[in-house]
Amino acid sequence: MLQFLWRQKESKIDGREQEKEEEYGGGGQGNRPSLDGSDEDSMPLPNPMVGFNLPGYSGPSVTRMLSKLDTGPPFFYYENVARAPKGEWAKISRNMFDIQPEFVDSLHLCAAARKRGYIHNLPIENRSPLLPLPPKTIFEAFPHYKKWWPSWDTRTHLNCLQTCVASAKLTDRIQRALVSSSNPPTKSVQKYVMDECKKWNLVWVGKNKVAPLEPDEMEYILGFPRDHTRGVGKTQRYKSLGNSFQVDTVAYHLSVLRRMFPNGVCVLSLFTGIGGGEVALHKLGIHMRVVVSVEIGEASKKIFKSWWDQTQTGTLIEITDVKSLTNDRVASLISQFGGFDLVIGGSPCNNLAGSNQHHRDGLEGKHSALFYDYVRILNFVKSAMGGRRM
DNA sequence: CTGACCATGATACTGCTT
DNA sequence: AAGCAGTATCATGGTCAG
Repeated sequence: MLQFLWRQKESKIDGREQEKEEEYGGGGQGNRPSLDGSDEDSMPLPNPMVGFNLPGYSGPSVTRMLSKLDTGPPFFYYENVARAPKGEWAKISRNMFDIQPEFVDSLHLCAAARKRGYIHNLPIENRSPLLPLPPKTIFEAFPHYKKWWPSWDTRTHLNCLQTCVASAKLTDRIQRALVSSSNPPTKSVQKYVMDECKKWNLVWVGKNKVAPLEPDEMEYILGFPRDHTRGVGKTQRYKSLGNSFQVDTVAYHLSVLRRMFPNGVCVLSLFTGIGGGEVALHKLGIHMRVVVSVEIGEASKKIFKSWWDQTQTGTLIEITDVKSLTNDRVASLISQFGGFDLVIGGSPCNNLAGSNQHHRDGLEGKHSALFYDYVRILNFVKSAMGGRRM
């Protein structure tokens, strides 16, 4: 069985020294519950949520060893929301060779929070970030908002960019509350306004006037090229951006591929969305010889195809439904292209995400259960490529 | 207790065709 | 005017971790 052990050496985070030593899964069985069995499947989220390491800090803060069985080919990179219901990440990990997820909050790399878990078998040494580094605070990203930003709004980072934005009625209510209040507003008005601003990620765009981010501002924060999602309806833009990767974060993890694949990569991209992974590879200067992209959303497909045609020269194969990517079809793609170097994607989070009030039924939920297709396909690719070496 | 969160479903609206 | 389809807008709260 695979073991793995990673150790947090002393690392400098936010200027202060941390000394921690942690062991996960020592003893050869991944994540065991505690001995009395009461603590089933607990997988605590790290605080601060900095993953195995971050750009700008010297040396890896964590070393890990993967079993030979779990190293590529292919490399794979899986993503989902960090704050899934209890036990779900343990379940995900069990289905992915018991590899420990790397939990990262993208607020350490950009101006908005994005707490995500990544399970991958990439090396974690010698990563390099995309340059230039993205703006790290709200004011660095949007200096012009300083003008209207009240001193009692102490936010430096936005919360997670989601798929829905605040209504005009809500921002009106906030404006009315502020206009009819003293200056500065009373504590209770301040609290009301701040609660809504944090909940809806509002920014100050005028006197007493807050508004949600525009889609192009989200593109900017998330590391996409300007107008990447332009050409579909505004709601669709919000939706697809809310569902996407933070490009700099993913690129940092994928950066180790550059030296390993100087002639480019052949990618199997599951749940491609608007192509966050591909944009990351492109920005890293990693040529994509082939991308087999699986994506069901019409708007996302349109956005991704348009970006591909503008920027790429490799082969793009588009598949709509992951269910139609049968093992036979994967086998034929593998023989056609000589195997995949990277399998990448984040499966639907709908039934895991905290913001889903209605159907947060975990991995077995209607949409999130597609995770098991990711597992099926990954396992098939692994076995079909077994024995192959780069 | 506080506060964050890759959302969903009902309804209103818009543009278009008969 | 009525029907249709696609899109936009709005209100809605529970689970989780700290």
